[in-house]
Amino acid sequence: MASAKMGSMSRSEPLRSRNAEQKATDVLPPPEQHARQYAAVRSAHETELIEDYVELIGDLLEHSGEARATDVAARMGVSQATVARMVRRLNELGYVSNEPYRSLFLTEEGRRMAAWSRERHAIVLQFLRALGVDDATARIDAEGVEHHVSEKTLELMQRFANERDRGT
Amino acid sequence: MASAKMGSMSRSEPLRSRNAEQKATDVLPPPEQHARQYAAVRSAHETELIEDYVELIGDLLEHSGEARATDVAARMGVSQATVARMVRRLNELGYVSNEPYRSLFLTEEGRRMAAWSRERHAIVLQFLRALGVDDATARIDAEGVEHHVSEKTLELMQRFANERDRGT
DNA sequence: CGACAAACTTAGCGAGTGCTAAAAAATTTT
DNA sequence: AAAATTTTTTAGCACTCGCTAAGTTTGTCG
Repeated sequence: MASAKMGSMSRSEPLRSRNAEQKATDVLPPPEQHARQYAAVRSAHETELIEDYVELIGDLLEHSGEARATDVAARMGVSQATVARMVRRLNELGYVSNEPYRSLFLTEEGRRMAAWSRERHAIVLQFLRALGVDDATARIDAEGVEHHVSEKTLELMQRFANERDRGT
Repeated sequence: MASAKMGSMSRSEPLRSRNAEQKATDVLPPPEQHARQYAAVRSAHETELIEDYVELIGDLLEHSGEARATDVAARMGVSQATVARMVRRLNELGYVSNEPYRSLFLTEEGRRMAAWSRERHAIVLQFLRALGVDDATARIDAEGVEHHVSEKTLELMQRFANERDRGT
């Protein structure tokens, strides 16, 4: 069932290699490269939730002028207690500045993160729709995908969406 | 910074709406829809690790005939103790059948999951490469992305990869 | 202004995933 | 076969993220 044994091989041979490369999962990567892939996913997971909270707080601030813990809880679909603990953590990490019983705000650092998350999110969403995915599905998928695309991929997605939008 | 205010708007108007839709994140979804999006991500997270383990065990079985806990640990980049506990859990969930101190095997259900994960993984990987992402990056991104794409998106990705491959 | 409702915080539980260290079983070497 | 090595398991710790329940603080309304 296994066939070729070609590690990475950059784009050069035009014809046969294309088809051969298709079944790329036929060969397992060397163990420690494999491990690095999973490590990357785990590491992405750690920041994922944080980014989601920061992004959401930023969105709320921008759209309604303030970000109350209640709203965050409602939109994240979690309890207020969970939000409270998370906010404390975001504060410790230097992303959120807040006073007890008051609206949440983002620090400089938090705003940077929010802006970047927001941009990334928008690109992925645009891209998915350009690909032909319906709005509702695109929104859900974007939420999950955005944290796992590298900048390289993101740039290609953006290019694709732009080309597609102006009808190339 | 904010501009238009148009909720979802299905695909109909051809020109202006396209550009207007670009800033789709300008409007927040209604709270409970928003919550559902995050819930979807959380729920994906729960199965993610499980799928990764099952997929990996399936790959090892296929490529080397057996799946030792040591190999799984090495490839996941995790301690053997972690694998042992995870295997017990996979067993309880009915995906893995194993006898103490012996190689791991997949149940019928486990094989189904592995096959599906494998296929999905392959599609995403192909797709990313068709998009122009280099091999190493594509592998990493695929690992993270595969768990978050709906079937609809997956199908569109596959179509795209196929078209691109035969030069459309 | 007092009372009620809403928002926020704190305390404590449960599940999941990572780790190290140490014991037990299996395998390989001598 | 005994010893050494490897593999697997178990035990116990840390951390994160859900939750509920119970208290505080704030804000509003009669």
